[in-house]
Amino acid sequence: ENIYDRSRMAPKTPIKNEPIDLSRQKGCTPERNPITPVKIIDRPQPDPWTPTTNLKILVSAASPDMRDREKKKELFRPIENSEQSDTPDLLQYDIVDDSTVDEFEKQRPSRKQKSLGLLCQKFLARYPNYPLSTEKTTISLDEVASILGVERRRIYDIVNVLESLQLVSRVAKNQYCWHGRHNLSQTLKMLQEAGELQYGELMSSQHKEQDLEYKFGERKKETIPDSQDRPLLDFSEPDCTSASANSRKDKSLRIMSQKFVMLFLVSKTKIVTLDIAAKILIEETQDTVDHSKFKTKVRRLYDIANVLTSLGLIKKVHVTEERGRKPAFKWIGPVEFPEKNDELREYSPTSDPLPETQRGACAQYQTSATGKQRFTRHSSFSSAQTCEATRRKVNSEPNSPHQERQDENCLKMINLAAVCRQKIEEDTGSAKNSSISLPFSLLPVPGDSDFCVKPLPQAVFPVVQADVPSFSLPNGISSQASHSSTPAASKTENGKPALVPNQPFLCFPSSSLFMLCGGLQENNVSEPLPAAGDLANRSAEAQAAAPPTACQKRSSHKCSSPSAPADDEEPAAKKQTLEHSDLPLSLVVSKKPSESPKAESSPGSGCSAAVHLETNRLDLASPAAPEVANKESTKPLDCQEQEKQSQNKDPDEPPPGNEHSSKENANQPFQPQYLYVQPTAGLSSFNFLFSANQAPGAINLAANQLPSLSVPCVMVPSAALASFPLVCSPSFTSPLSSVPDGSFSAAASTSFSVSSLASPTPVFISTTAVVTPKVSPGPPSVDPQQPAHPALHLSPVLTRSCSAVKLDSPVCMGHPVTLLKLQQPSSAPLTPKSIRPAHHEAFFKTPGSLGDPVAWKKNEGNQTRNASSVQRRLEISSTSPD
DNA sequence: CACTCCCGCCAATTA
DNA sequence: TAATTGGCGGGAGTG
Repeated sequence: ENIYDRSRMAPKTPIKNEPIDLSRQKGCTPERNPITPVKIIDRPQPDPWTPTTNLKILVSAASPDMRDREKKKELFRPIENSEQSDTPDLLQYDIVDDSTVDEFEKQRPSRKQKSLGLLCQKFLARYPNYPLSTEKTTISLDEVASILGVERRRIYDIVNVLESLQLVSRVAKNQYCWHGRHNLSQTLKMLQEAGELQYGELMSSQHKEQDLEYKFGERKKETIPDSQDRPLLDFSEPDCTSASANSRKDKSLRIMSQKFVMLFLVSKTKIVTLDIAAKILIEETQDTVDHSKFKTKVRRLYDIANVLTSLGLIKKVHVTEERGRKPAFKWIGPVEFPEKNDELREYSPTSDPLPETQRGACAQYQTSATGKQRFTRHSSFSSAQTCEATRRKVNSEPNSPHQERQDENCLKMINLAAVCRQKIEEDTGSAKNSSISLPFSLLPVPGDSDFCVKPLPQAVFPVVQADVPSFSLPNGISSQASHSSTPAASKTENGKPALVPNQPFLCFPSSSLFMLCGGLQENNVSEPLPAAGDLANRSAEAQAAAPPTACQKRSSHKCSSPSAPADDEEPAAKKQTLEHSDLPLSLVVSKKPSESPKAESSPGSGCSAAVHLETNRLDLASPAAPEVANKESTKPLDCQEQEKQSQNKDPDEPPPGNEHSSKENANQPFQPQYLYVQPTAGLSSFNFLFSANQAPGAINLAANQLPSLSVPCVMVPSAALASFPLVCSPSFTSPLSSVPDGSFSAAASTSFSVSSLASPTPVFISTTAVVTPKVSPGPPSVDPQQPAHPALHLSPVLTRSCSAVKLDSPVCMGHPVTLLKLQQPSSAPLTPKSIRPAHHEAFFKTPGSLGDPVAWKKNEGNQTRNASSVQRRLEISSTSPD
């Protein structure tokens, strides 16, 4: 009978409840209990099979749990079996064994058996948490669905959430690529940063007050009406190839999932109640808060929560507050990203050198990040932050899912780029070749009213494709990267980023994120700012020239602080960068191009950023990039110099010499170049600028080397930027050489003061001198001048200090900054629209950043709702400045 | 009854 | 047009 039951699930017979060993799952995995913690009431014991037992059980009430478990087991088992086969690596703990799986599975009863959480566990059990970088695991939706015995629809639910965390990426129809948790920490970090921007304020306030999630939640609700961000960070896949793939709107689930995670990351308590989350999310999405919508959101959140629970990132808890007890979820995943990196490393010792694997690469960088605590910066961040970012598409575009995606992609790319850069840097700096960096081509600044920048004809995200992988390699690898790299990146590949020589300013449309990198190398280059127009032109040229280098993956370390110590390896560097927040960079972005839209970048060190957000392959580089690029979002600017850089040579460092090289490079002055990535999709909040500087001739570092240099990158909350048109002048003082950082920092500081930015006024940032209307505040501690910490409040994402960045240029705008826009290889054209500032503004409201929340909101209303939703939510006023 | 959240219709997007 | 994705909400299972 028992048997029968089991198979069947008869409700009554509880066969045995398995012991659910859940408790211990192997490694990583989280508990299996998805959601509801079911307790096994009756008997925890495992062996139930005795008749007696059964009876007892039955009698006792036949707790459903037991049944469920059994049933589940059944279900799972089969699945498991099949599943297991896949995982090759499993090595680590993470994976589940059969046995484990089974047990996990067992938990719930009927309905529960089918729960998404369980399903997700099964799903996860099939793949190693940390797959070898080299190998790529592809997931066939159909296959999985059949194996797991569920409908595809369910798989989508799981995959979408996983995708939001970059555990998987879509490769093609029905095909997803399993990345495992390698990038998880990085992803979480990004989400945290993004979350801080968006919700940071809330958090802070909470902190002040106290905390409680619940409060937190409330606040959020209230304060943040909506937030919407689009795809915060989306990593989904960059996919290169088909942008199409991406396209779907990644609306809700993905975004919702990211936001949800962000809430946890931002929350002090790490506990978020469903209702709060739902409200926040709703707001984002819609203004009206329907009850029905609320319900729907909650449903979705349950779905997400189930998956996250399966991932072991959260667990269900109840928050008892004043009002009573509410269901909530607590974050039990890693809080510090860096750490994660470590993990990665752990499992992949060599981390660095991964050869090529694409994704591996990604993961790797993470590693590079190495866990250091680094991220402290967050705090700084937070202060700065403000949030919001919202960006919406604004305008007319009704939907353009594509764009969104692209945007997202862009973001992703950006992220990736950063990572890549770092890596690259590490690698060698050789980056140039790798071009990874360059995924972006420079944008010439058009002068357009809309933007400052224009997309280059070819843009480029360079290389994405192959490149990405390269990132992985820390060491000498870079070269590899380059190889692989992509052709796509046309110019860049050359290794030279195109830099725009003279352009002094950069204007960015508000994009969500900017990463700024201060390249530094060549300073010589610093050219005084040419007229804008000139600059633009040049820039264009530069672009052409511009090589890929920029991106070196890792190069960044150095970037951030030029002289600084980038020393260590990447990790350190990264940390620094991040932490420091100091970015040496200057840059800024502004939305309104109208006026002076010109972006330029000075030559800088080439930072190249390789971006790729996703874990996946890096798509960034390649195709993916383009996609993103297309959208407007990214425009890379490069400095002309890059070429030089490429040329350069720095003797010192061989390509491989990652860090070092960069440092070395540092010696030379550089002008900074930046890449601007549009905010588009994903990250609403952030904008990235990459600096690609390369000094044009004078300096020259070997291209390779330079690239390696990492340029400091800065992430600026888009919000901050968004509103403002910013102009950056990368001028650096060459003198800086010694203290490049300082210069940058100054700039950085300016830029960062996001809050300050709030005002729509455009900001100028010059490396040396910044002219910003308001600037300062943001970073508390930062002195602009201080070399050490530039304190960009922005989160410097990947930035690294550049080793030496020196800019020749005189202070003010003199130095040209180049903007880079990412484009797709394909040359995705940017739409003019995208370009438009106005829209941007609308999109981005970064109200929070602005300072007045209220105003912010108003804006929302006024502006468009477009932005609104997203933006709104972040009511966060800029706290930091205070 | 409230909380969860499965199920699957069906629209949006792709291929 | 067919297929793939995925939003969405009814309504059922659980406690």
